[in-house]
Amino acid sequence: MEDDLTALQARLCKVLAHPKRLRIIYALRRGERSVGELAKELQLSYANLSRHLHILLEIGLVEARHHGRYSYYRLSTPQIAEACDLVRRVLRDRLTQLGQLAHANSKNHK
Amino acid sequence: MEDDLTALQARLCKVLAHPKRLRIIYALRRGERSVGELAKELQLSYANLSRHLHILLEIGLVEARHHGRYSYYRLSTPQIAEACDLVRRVLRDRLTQLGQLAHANSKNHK
DNA sequence: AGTAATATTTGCATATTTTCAGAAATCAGA
DNA sequence: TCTGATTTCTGAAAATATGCAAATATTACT
Repeated sequence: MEDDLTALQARLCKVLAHPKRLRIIYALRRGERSVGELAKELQLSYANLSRHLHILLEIGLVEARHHGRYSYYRLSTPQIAEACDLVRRVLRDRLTQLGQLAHANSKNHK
Repeated sequence: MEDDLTALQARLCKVLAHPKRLRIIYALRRGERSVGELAKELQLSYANLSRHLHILLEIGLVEARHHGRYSYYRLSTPQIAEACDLVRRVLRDRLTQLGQLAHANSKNHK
């Protein structure tokens, strides 16, 4: 039971473990988009983007709405994006720390 | 620059995207452990566990301390574990909702 | 209606990555 | 040197990512 949850969590992380999909998520955060709009915004081919959207859809991270020949996608679980932000903040801090270290070192070595 | 961050975030998610590694993280959350202790606790082979610990080490999620012939590992970034919890909570909620739906359906169909 | 044009998805082939088991290599201590 | 703890290597199976072409689906045009 608890193991199922862990397996599911791992699957979700795997879905998040791709730069393009992360960019898709962050883009959708600013509102619903059609595939074409996303393709232009993120500079991805339709085929590739469509595949990634399907993967996000499968795990339930996004939802789709079809209207005419357009498909619109939106985030279904904003909380996951918040978790992403948490991670992102940690990484950003870590990077700036490293940057400051490098800066300090370059001063010492000059 | 922002893209580097996204790439890094994806790499981190990839590291988290494995049930065994998640279980390792949750175990270490309860305190530092030697490889042997972890192996017993999580029922993993030394070789496999060592590999996963190395992966976690590489990305900086855990830190190691060597004493005699033992290696002790501990979480280096508790905040990441918190992000994991956030995700986990969302999934747990989703699962119980599905469970209740299934339950309601079975009532309707009987 | 029939045809062209547009938006999106899917099939196929290929290259790359990940996981894991078992064997071998290290390394520290008795 | 012998033993126990841990790590690394090797090779094979499975999963992923992606480009291109083809298939769908829906609207627009004549």
